[in-house]
Amino acid sequence: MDKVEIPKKAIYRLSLYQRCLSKLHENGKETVSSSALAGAAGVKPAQLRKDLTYFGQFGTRGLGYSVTELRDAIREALGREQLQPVIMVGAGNLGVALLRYRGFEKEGFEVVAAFDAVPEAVVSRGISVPVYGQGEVTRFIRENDVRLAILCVPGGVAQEAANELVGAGVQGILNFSPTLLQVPDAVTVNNVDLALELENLSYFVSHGE
Amino acid sequence: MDKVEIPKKAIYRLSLYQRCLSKLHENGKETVSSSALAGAAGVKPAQLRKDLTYFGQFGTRGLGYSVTELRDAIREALGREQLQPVIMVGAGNLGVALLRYRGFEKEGFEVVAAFDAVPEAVVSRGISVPVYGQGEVTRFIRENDVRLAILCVPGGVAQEAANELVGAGVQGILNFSPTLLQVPDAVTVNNVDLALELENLSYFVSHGE
DNA sequence: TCGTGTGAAGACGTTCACAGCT
DNA sequence: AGCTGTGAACGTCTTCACACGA
Repeated sequence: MDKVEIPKKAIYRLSLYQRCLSKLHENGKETVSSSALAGAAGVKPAQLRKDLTYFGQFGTRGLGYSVTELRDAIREALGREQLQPVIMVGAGNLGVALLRYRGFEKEGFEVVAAFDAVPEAVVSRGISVPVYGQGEVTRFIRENDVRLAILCVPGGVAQEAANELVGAGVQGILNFSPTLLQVPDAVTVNNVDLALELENLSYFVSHGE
Repeated sequence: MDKVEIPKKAIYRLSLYQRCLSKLHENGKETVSSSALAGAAGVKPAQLRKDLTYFGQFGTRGLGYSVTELRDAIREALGREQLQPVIMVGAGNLGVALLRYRGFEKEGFEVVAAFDAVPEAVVSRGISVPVYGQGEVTRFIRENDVRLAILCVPGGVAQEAANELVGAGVQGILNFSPTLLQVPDAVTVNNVDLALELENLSYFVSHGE
């Protein structure tokens, strides 16, 4: 639908910029130059400016950017204006861990429910969100208009679980299982493969001088 | 040192291929074609073949690749021939979660110890690896020749912790804190930013048709 | 004939360098 | 004068297409 395709990496960086802008705002800064913001985000100034042009013009030549304006503009561009409900599918070790880790909430997401094949085993683990049986996923997604899911089930059942999510209307899956998920084009999958990241590190450790 | 630079992404894919090869091996397959293996890994055949050429020639024209030979060749290329010791730095919710989650061990890594500012609070959490105070990190790294660390401390102290790791000789850091780590060129940092991944998904969910 | 290995072409993303606003 | 916005140049990675060996 877009005339000019926006690089996927640019979207990642936009989130990063937003985080930096929030920090600047907390520190009382009102304006910031592309080079200052880029420095904070670990990118080159030209890249930051280019990334922003994909969404519009936000700066004032000779001056820089208004911290709050740019932050809000990026928030809008990312579609993060209202709180997004997220569900956790699979509440084993990793799933429960992520539920306890509140990193998501800090950035404006609310994990509203968790699902597991054996919910009874999870309840006792001191989590604050309700835990339901796997069979209730579809109903819950439909009733609560959930579009984002975090998938933490074992690799063997990941595809099956993903099918269920997609069928119920989920449009984005954050996949922690080491499985290549097959989903329709309209659904986005972001894979976080922890073992792969470690293996990758291992290569650079062995081959660095 | 290399004449031809190997794309960082190719290294990631190599780990992926290796995982697929292990699965094929379990299923009793002895040979595999580039298109079959590429399909399993979710890439195009030409890309797989190109990736392999960075490290040598492993196939037989007209036939394909020997599953075990290719697997071993990739393992060697990745420097994964012997078990790598890894330490966990920061044993809060996320750190403990990752310790419980045995995904790393499955791929041949051994988490040998964990470190936390308040180790006493962690011991009770039913983890099998020893937990030491943060002050012992340097000694441990030196004595055990540790080169890989998983960093799960809060963002505010991440840089400080990283400095300590690097100073003691760590060469690769898997960083889960939402902080841009400043390290020497010889050290590799892989960032896993969970909130960023969710935000990224959010964009595609809002903008998909 | 089949499937690998690979130079060449193409697509994509980044960086430069400067025009143009304030 | 200062800093953004951006076309053009550059570099990197991916894909093509075909030569070559089994």
